[in-house]
Amino acid sequence: MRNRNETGIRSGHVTLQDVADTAGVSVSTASRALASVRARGKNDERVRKVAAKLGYVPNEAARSLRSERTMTIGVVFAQLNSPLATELLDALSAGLDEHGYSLFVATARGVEGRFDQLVQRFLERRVDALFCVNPAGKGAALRKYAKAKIPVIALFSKADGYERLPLIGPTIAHAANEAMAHLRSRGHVAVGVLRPAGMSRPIEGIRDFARAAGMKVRVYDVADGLLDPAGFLRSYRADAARPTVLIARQNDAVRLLEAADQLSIKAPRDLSIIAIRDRTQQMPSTRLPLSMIHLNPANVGVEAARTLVHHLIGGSALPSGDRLVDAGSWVEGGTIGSGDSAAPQPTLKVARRRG
Amino acid sequence: MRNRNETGIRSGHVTLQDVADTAGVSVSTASRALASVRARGKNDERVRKVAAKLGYVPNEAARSLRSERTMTIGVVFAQLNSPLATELLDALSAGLDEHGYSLFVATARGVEGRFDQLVQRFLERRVDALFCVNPAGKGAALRKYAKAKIPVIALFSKADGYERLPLIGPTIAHAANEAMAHLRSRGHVAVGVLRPAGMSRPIEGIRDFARAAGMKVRVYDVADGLLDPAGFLRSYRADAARPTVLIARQNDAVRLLEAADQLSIKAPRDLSIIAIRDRTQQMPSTRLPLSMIHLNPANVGVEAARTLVHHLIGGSALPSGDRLVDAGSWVEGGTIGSGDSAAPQPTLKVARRRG
DNA sequence: CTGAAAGCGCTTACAG
DNA sequence: CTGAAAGCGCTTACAG
Repeated sequence: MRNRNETGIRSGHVTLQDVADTAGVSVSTASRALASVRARGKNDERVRKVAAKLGYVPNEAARSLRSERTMTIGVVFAQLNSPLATELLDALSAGLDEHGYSLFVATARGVEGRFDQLVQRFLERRVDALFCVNPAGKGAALRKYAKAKIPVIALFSKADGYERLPLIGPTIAHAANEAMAHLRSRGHVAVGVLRPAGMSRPIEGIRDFARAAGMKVRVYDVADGLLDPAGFLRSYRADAARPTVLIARQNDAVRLLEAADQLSIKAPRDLSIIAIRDRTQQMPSTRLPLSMIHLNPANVGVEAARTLVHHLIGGSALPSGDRLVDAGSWVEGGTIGSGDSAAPQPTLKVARRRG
Repeated sequence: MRNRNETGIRSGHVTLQDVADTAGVSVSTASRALASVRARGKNDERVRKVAAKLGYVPNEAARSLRSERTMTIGVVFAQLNSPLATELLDALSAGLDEHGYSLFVATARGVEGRFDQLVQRFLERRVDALFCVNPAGKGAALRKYAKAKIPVIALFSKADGYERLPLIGPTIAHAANEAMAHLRSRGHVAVGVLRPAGMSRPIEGIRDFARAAGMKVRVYDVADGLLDPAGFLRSYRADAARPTVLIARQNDAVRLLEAADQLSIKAPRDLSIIAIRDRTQQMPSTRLPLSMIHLNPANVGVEAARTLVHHLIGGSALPSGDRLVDAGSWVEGGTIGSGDSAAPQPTLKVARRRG
């Protein structure tokens, strides 16, 4: 037991008991006085004044032990240190704060098995719900969440043992359609998509959007996720049937642009490029502003917060399958030229002979 | 009371009582069996097996209610949505996770009075310690933290009612010295520092580092934090006694570079520029890679985590004053020319006459 | 409206 | 080593 000082208040925190004693009522009455939205009896008013004067701060841990809800939500990231992760967290945090929830945040930092551990740890914290951002691992603890009826939602993407979670993820459908419309208006009819190994979203999606927009699509697999831009451009140039536009994640797009410069391939005259700001890339600098499909995950955070709050407070059902939220925007930079003029460039004609 | 299913286990979580009952011991024994590092008696072994089989997950809230420590740490950000904030959080999170602490994260998002509110809220969560990142506001709740002996540490910077907190912040001393050495080796003897209103760190610091390195320093105040780059460059050019190098936060440096281009001032021939990656800027693109003092806040996070853990576990005293952690690196881009040749440029001579 | 009491799930002196 | 009991700070039926 802690020491009491001369006023009879324990040295650390003021408790409800202290407030009740000072106000001359029972703890039950004190509890109710503080809980009710507006004071009813005169006792209520007095209790509140005493609480304020003593600097009473309710103990959430004690409250939640009794009420079986902690007003706490866990967010586990596979990687936290990226702009996309931050923007998501920011939006999520704002949406949940508003309703009195506090966020536990943890990051696996790419360490094997760490994600699973953190999910388990948040179970011990008795979070009211859990968000898993790009989850991967065994997902063994998910059974316990299900058993305790604690909702778990995957964000962005999911893998391995987390595959069966409901997902709220980003889609760039709208922006992709804008981009395709723009390409068509410039006379392009075919695009090439550089797909790094293991990267399905959003690069994978762009292929389908392009096809749906009536474009011919050629997919180039980037082995091990590592692009050799000069090598790629050489064989690209040698290909008579090459598409006039290349779509690549931002990182690769930048390197293509640099390599093109070295090879005297002029963008956007000889080659048009669209970058996709995907989930892990910082913004590198280029001489020519990139035309870009910009992935902005804030919408995902907003939607995730709203969905969860509706479920937790309103009792609405959680989405059972995957839900895709519009999170793209089309930014015209300067790397898209005319599709008609791209083919007959002299530089490229030389290549055609060789191919 | 919740329903019990056929095995006698409550439907939600398995409790210690459940484990004890199944193992045929008292809760006290069960508690001790699970708490001790290695099993001693044979009872201990059995309890552990039962706990594992039932999927027992200890309730941290209940534990902390008894033990008066929550193994929880609060982090309140003035702004979370910036690369610097993320890098800090990432490092902080890693350093504290390791010791079993979970992080509550919240952000004020620049809303008036919000920071104070969040600090108060974490008091209700009974965090074992609190980090305030760039705190500003009344800081009224700090008295309660002090009374409850909960350590509070400011990170990066502090203001207003948070002024008296101990601070762990970044210093770019090392990088600044490297930069100055480089400037001197290129023949520069004077630098100009563009100081936005209200921005003290790290721009303010650079002035002192430059002076300490024997440079002549000229400070330009940027009114309202908004730079008119073309206007600035015109009067700069007209000044016969102008320094040959300008140091500005990254954002301003980029705009200076663009404006210089318009005015036919060639960098680095006519003007050398150093950018400082300060706390709020994203990385914009420029044609010429910026020479830069890069602020990397991860070290601050690592140091903050270490300091706090030493205090919480080791019992060491918290730093009473401010502690500055080396967090800069010098990156030579391409915007520094020769100091000797900069002065006699024809373009600038014309300006000199007018000045 | 009020108070006494039970209980949330744990830990920890206290006896045996 | 073990168990019964008290207690952490709350909330919430239950009587009055």
